[in-house]
Amino acid sequence: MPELPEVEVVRRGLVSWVRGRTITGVEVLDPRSIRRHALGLEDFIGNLLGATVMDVVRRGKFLWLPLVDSPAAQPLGDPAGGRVGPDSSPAVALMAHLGMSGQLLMQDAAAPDEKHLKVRLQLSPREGMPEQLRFVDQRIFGGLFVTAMVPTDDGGPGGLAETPLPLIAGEAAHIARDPLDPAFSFDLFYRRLRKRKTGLKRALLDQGLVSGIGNIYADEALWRAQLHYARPTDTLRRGEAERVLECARAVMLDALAAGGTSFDSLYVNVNGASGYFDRSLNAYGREGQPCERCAAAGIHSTIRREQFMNRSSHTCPVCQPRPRNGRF
DNA sequence: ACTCTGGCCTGTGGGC
DNA sequence: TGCCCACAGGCCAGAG
Repeated sequence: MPELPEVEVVRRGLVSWVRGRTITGVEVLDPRSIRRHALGLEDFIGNLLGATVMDVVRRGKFLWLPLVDSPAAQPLGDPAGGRVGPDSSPAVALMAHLGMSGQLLMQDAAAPDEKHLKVRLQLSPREGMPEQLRFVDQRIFGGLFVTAMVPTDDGGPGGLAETPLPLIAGEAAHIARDPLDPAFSFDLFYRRLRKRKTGLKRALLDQGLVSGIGNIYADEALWRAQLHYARPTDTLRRGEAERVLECARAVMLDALAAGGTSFDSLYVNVNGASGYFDRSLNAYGREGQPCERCAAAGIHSTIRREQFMNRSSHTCPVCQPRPRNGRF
């Protein structure tokens, strides 16, 4: 179940394999994986064939490959009719979301099809590099589609990239910057957080407020910050908001350093190797096990699992007490 | 305008 | 052994 650090691992791995290569073949083995592409399968394939990948960019868990020089006519109704915008910037991008179980794998043509192979892209040959980029997805919560590149609303870069552009893939434009984005603004986040009338975890999971935080890292960040998931956002003090954001960032950086997290072997990075950060989790998946922070202080406490938002929430009842009257 | 629920998916595993 | 159901959860459409 890839979260932001895993997607960043994929981005970094992928860019050296695909940048500058041309898509010479597209095979869609399961059209359900192209479901968000409104103009249909033919348009999807036509937009990719002959296009050259310029970069691999990420914001939150959205990952996209800006494309140039496609011979396909009138992509997405763009009157320019081509891949290149007026300032020679990419006009469209191949967007990928890994969902719950998506993988992007570089493979040799001889490698047997994966059980849940959904899309196969053939790339122009390059010495010592696999010729296929494959999208594999068991649960089909993820998918691929082509989207237009649009200017960002703050003039900053669209996302993390080797060559940042003031453009963003249209389908990701509504997503807030993530905590690993150098252009992330804490002031903006805190201002919007205080206006919400909801619980802290729900806010952390809202990709429009801050992107890239999923259920696992939300639980970890809250545990590290010693805050309860139901804490009302409109009572959060600035220091508390800074703490939980900094903890989310720290969990992500730890996971990144470890090469990503893997829980059920569904997630592997672009080269096929699983991460191992799951051994370092303090809250998620540790129901009934001792809270390590309390244990270190000589206090006996066990991690509790509760249903919240149709998800599991893991907390320590001692060091993350449920808020009373909106505060501790 | 904001908040929140339901539904999309399939493989795994526990209960009977 | 085999059937059934709960569970995993990011994201969005649509209800409230």
